[in-house]
Amino acid sequence: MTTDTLKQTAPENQGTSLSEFVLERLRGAIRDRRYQPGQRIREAEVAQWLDVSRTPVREAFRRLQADGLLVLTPWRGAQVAELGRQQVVELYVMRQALEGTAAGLAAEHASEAEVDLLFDLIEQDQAAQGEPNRLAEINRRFHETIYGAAHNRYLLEALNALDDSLALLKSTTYEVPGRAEAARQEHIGIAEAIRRRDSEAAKQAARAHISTAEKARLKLLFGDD
Amino acid sequence: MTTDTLKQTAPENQGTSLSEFVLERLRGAIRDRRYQPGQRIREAEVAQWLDVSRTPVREAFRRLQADGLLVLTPWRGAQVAELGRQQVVELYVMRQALEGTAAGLAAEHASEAEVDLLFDLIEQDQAAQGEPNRLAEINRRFHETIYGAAHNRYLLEALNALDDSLALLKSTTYEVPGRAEAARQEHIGIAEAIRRRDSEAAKQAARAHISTAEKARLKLLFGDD
DNA sequence: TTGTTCTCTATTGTATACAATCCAGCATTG
DNA sequence: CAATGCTGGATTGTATACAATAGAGAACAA
Repeated sequence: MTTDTLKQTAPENQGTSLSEFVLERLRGAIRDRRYQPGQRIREAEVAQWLDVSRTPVREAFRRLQADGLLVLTPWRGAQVAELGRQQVVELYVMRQALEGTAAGLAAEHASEAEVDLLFDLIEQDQAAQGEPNRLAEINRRFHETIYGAAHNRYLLEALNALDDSLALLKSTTYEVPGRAEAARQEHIGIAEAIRRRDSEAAKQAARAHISTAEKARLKLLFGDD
Repeated sequence: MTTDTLKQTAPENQGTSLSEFVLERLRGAIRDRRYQPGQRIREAEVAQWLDVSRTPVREAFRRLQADGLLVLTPWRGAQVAELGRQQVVELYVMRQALEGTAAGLAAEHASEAEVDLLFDLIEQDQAAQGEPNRLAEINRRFHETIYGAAHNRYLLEALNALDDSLALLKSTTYEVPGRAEAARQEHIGIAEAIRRRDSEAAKQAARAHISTAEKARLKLLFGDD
């Protein structure tokens, strides 16, 4: 594939339609912060960019609204959702509950392969010292592996939506000094609890992990002490 | 208002647009089982029924898809989601986690008025013996009060979406003999834990409540023992 | 009968035309 | 100068026209 400007050249038309195509493109753009929180998104602009009509764009907007990534105001259009301090706190409360649940379920239901993957990722993480972007990517995969290992489609969906929402926040908590090492230790604790099938310990470890991530995030965003 | 056939007569155009109007109508119709699980819904049919064009209908479809109430297959259209046994189990796992979280948070954050409302509803429940529909309605309000008392918008949204999904299941667990009385006792336990601000007890009581509801549901749907 | 292929119709996907609304900027008035 | 009200253009909401596809049933062969 040459670049991401056109649509028909890419083989992503497989099995689906333009609405889905636009949806994924927009989701990616928001996740990568090419559209920033608070920014207004005009239908015509997206339509032109992706070389489609406004119809599929509008349909994608609706789904992104349902996921909480866009705020649609009647007659005024769409803007990327912006999270205030209170909303960030509420998001992390939610995430603590869901990640805890996922880790607990993973301890019960994870396959051997899934457990191995978790430890693989911890090693990769070790090797990616000082590369914030790679660290963030590996971190994402670690958590997604746990989501999958819980084997609950609703939980999986909810956690993915939550991660998308958190992508609205500027930067990553790995910018906090020492956060990367601390996170790795916490990951090890979670993975080991899952490996020994200790559901309660996995849940508590995951909750604690999210809690410290929240503290780092709040300090980063609002200078909390 | 005369009936629910037309759209402009009703004063629901306030502040919003046809898409939202169609969305709410469809959500209600699915919740009331006027559209049954598995049933196909044609765009033109809805458009004609609500006297709008297909455009707002399609946009409503997308949001209902995001909520998991509709399954949209490209080129084949929409049908009301159908839940298999495994999905029901997964839904209840999710619900146990979220209701537990909500009850725990309610114990921390509920206002006096909210606590009073919970006990009001328990009394109303007592008075509605043998009226399954009223019991179901009061039950719904009891749980929604807890959702609100948790004061977390994401949790609230997730629980409401979950309840919509559960509405896809046939009938109510109040049809199981003795379930109504048992549920009332469980509600009292939850409400009292919230009143004494015992977060952990509220959480456990709520989880147990959902767990017994799940057992009743599975017995009803699949004849589990 | 059973299975296979081929139309043809119903239905959805997409594009576009048109209506309704908002908002920035200017003019008018006090 | 400030405040208010109007006007034009930009943008979204809705309707409709057209294209693409799937699926049912007819026609036919074995």
